[in-house]
Amino acid sequence: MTENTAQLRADARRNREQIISTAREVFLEQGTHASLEEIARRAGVGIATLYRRFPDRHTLVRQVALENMALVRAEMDRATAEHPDAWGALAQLIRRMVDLRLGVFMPVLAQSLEGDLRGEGGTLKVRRNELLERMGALIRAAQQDGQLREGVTPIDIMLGTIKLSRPLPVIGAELNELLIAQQLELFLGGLHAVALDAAEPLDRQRLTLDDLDRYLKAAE
Amino acid sequence: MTENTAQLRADARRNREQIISTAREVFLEQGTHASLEEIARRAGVGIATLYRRFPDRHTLVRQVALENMALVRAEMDRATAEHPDAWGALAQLIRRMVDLRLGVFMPVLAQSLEGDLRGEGGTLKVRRNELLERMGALIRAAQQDGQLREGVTPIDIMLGTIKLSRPLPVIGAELNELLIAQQLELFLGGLHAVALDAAEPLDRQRLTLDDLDRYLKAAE
DNA sequence: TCGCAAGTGGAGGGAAATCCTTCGCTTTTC
DNA sequence: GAAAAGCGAAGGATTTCCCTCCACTTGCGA
Repeated sequence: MTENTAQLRADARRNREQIISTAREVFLEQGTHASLEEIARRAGVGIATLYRRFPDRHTLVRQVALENMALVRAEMDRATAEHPDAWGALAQLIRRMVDLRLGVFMPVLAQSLEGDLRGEGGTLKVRRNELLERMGALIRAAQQDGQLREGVTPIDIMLGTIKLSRPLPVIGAELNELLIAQQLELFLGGLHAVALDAAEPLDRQRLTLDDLDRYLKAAE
Repeated sequence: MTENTAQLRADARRNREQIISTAREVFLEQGTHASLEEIARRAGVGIATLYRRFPDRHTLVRQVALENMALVRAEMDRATAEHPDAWGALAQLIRRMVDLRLGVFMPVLAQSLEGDLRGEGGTLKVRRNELLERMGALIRAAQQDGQLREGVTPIDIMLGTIKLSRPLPVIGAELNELLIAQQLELFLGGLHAVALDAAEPLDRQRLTLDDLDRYLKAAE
């Protein structure tokens, strides 16, 4: 991002992206203390390749965080462009953020990313605050339209989104997808100020015990 | 539980309970692969004490799971006794289950607890199915009363509850409590078929960025 | 097509975490 | 107050993880 990633060889850039994308998932599952060797393994890359591109763990975390923020910013632009109403934009943004797996965002939110803030001009903190501020504006607008419940803050949304997208262990990817989809709808429904149609079923696939067992088997 | 825990010496029984209770939390945070030494440490107990009582990891997981099931069963009794209406009972049950930290329940749900099912007569599986069946009855009753949205299954509730109660890393216990409280209300609100009062704010403390930073500092 | 700079994967040493046992000391209980 | 029951800490074996070094491979400009 801030690096001269442009002048990398094609395969190198491909690997770099693969590592970041894998790291996003692993960090989401296990936190930023996850094993770097596992990240390399799952990215289909040698451990040396990871270290060459990201000299230490902190650098990797930071890059993932920066990329995440850029993605969120882009989704904000898209959402506000495509939806004239604030609630519509916010809802789409939340959906997209869940898709993006923003796990590493949490340390950023919490300012616990060492080495930033002090030194480096605090790029991450500045961008974090910009993001939260923009989301705050969206929230206020949606509330003035009477479309969003009162008492909701950007932190609520960010933490809620992260928690939502964090997969449960053991139960495999597909089942997690379904669960996330369901809880996302509940989350949005709970945030939306407009009364629910009481009789309306949740719009998603039903989960049964059989599903659970089947997915479990497929996952491992 | 199935053991002769009654004839343990008083201090031994105290330690045993302390271990199980700590294990419940640690398993919730880190999964059932968590370090046994950390569990002993956080339980304020020597590592040997843990091994004496639970010869291997699987035994410990199993005991925690059994105790969890017993607790859930008790809460079911209480909830149905205290609430004549099915929805009221279900809502209370969910609240209590979140308090109980049912993390280890997940492997049980998923039948991935080795050593049970095959051999041992499948105690865990039988009890699991009883529990899910009872919850299914509660769900059907609440739906017939028009109080619970259609399309909800016991698995939804169990997995949702587990996911809800699972703390996010980095942000400390207190902040997690607040987040859990908020999302619990959203979850229940989403499940409840009765139309929300649109203007009603979420009934909980607002989270601001300052809160986050403050709690973060306090947590470590 | 060829040559070389850029890139790669894996072996492996060292440090740390984890598992699990052994053993001398402490606490409960009768 | 003594015996039985329980305790924690030390430590050896094993695994995991971090990170570097180096011989091989690959993309790409000439």
